Amino acid sequence: MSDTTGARAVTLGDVAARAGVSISTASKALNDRGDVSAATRAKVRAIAEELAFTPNAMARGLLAGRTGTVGLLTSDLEGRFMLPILMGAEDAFGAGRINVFLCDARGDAIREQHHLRELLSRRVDGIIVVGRQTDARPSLGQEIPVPVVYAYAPSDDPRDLSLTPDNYAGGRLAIEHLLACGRRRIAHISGDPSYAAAQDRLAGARAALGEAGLELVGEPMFSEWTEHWGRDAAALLLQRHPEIDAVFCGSDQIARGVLDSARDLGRTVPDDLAVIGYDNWEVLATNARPELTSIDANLQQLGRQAALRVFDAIDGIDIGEGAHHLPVRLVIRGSTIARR
Amino acid sequence: MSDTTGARAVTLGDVAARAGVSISTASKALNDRGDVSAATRAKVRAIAEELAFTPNAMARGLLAGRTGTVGLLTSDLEGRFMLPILMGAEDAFGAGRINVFLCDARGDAIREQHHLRELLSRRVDGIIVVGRQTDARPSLGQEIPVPVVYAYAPSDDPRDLSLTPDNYAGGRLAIEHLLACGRRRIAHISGDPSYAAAQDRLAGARAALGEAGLELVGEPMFSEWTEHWGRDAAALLLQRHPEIDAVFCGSDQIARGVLDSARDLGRTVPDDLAVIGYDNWEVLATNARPELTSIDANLQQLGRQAALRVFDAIDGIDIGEGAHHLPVRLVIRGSTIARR
DNA sequence: GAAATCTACGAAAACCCTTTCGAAAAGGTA
DNA sequence: TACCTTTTCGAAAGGGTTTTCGTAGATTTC
Repeated sequence: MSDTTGARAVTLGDVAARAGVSISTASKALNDRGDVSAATRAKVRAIAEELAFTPNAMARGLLAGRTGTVGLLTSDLEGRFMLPILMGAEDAFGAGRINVFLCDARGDAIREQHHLRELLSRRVDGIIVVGRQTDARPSLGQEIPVPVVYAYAPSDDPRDLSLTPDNYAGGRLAIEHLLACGRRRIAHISGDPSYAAAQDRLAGARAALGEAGLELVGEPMFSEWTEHWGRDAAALLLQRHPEIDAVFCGSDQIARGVLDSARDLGRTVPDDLAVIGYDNWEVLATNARPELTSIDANLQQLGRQAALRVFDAIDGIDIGEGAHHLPVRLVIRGSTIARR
Repeated sequence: MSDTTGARAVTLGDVAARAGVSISTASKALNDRGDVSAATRAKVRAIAEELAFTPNAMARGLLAGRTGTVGLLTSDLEGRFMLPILMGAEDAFGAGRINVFLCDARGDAIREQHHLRELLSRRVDGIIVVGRQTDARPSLGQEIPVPVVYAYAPSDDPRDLSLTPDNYAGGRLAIEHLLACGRRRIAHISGDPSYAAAQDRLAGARAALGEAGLELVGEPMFSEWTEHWGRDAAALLLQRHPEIDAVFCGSDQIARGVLDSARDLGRTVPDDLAVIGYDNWEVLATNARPELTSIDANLQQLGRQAALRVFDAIDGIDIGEGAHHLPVRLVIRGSTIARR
């Protein structure tokens, strides 16, 4: 550990004294403000450098009324979706010289309230609330004195601004790709049907099929977002409906399970059976045999967008309201198109 | 979005004025300090509640000389290891009413310096530096005016305090478990040999084997930490050394690949071949066929410990120095012991 | 030489809170 | 009534910075 215990941090006053000028002159010299002679400026600069002076952001924020900080309030750090969103947001904020307070409510409403109070107490300039599912979540309310943007999980209050991936479009995209690959007998295996994500993707898929005058083969199969379920479901599906030529999976994990079962049952992918996943979880998708075509929700971009909205709001720009559905992206790999 | 634009945050002065008392009295009433009559206290409390007053943490910190914040400086948010460490640290700090600044250097030393300056400017009370590998990383230096703890990646300066998982013990643990399962002909497939983690685990494994009078079968195989490599390596290995009865894998991803190839080649796990992974990445381990025995580095615990050390240092307790190797844990699943 | 114009700097207020210390008011005792 | 004790409250300082405004000195202009 590094510690200069008891060593009070060096203040602007220290610099000024050492340079033989007043505090205000020192401040102006360091901030290129007001009238300071070049000689004085250089001298102050040199001393500040020598003493490793860093201005106290708190004192600064106290005056400015702005802290240059934002709160990132996550409902649950665990899980695959938080990290990219976090990265996108942190990246965008970092570029704007804003620091991020990370708060994890761990799925607990009480803890969320607690963290919210702390963030407000720290006078953050804005807040991003990141939920763990795309289902609507309770709004923090309209009484919050700073701008709030909801990411991934939209707020249930339409007056809030929410950014969430467009699962409906993702479902469409997946099916349209399978159709473009010449598939006509498509089944759907997904996860927990209580997730809005599951329902939205299914709805998008059905819409795309309907436009082509088709329907899903069999009923969509719901259970868990796991590889195990993907395996079990695929085994069942291929037994009941051996005629299918494609499976649209609700997640890459499920798709991995489907690939596994298909191989066990002697089906070759993609020739005999095309498989498309969802989430584009690279570790899973690129290590599958064959590599897995998937839908990418552009989560890092989503986090970035949320940050930019907060920026705008801080600058007094009206950022609008309502739930915005951000575009998703098809990533084509070998599980739907034979490798050249 | 929620925004009361232009609405200045309510200050203690506002509360005091509304309650008809002085600022100092209001402060004392809210903080249970000094002598305030019960009636006054109740009145101030009520008004504060009504106005949704939250004390300005900056102004408070300015006085106290402590901000109640720490910096979490990660070298790279991506990857599987950051999140649990983050969670552990955030959790421990949250319990201590400390807020966390999250900074992601994205593997860039310049950006790291930049973030470090910002953290110091914000007068954080301490810093945790989280690296992405267990290889030693450059120290931030001894000149930093707040305590620093290095997590996962140890500092290259022995005067710093570093907490890192005990990969050597992990290697031992894996082999000892395989030996306890009656295996004697054990091979090793790992990832990038330039990683200290790979070398340390191997060294631990060899030590445990040596104590049993055994050696690895064949040379340890190094390449990438991927499922693909696990598959390729296993195929090669089982062809060259069909006599092996166990494989110690450097990661769960590799182990998944090994399981895959073993199945393809008609080997049954665990009867015919035991497989043990590393990292205990639950999503991979519990969805494997059979489920994967693995070594868990207790990363959440590591993050937690790092936070506790920072706490101690803030409280003026000497937290010591040097690299501390934290214990790892064996998680037994079906890939080494047949299910009952 | 006096007045006007610049230039460079410093004093002080403001930001919001906590804490110390002194003062006033209320109550009790001789 | 005079004095003492206890209780309750407020004034003010302090923390580090930015910013406004005033002033002293230097320089120019007539």
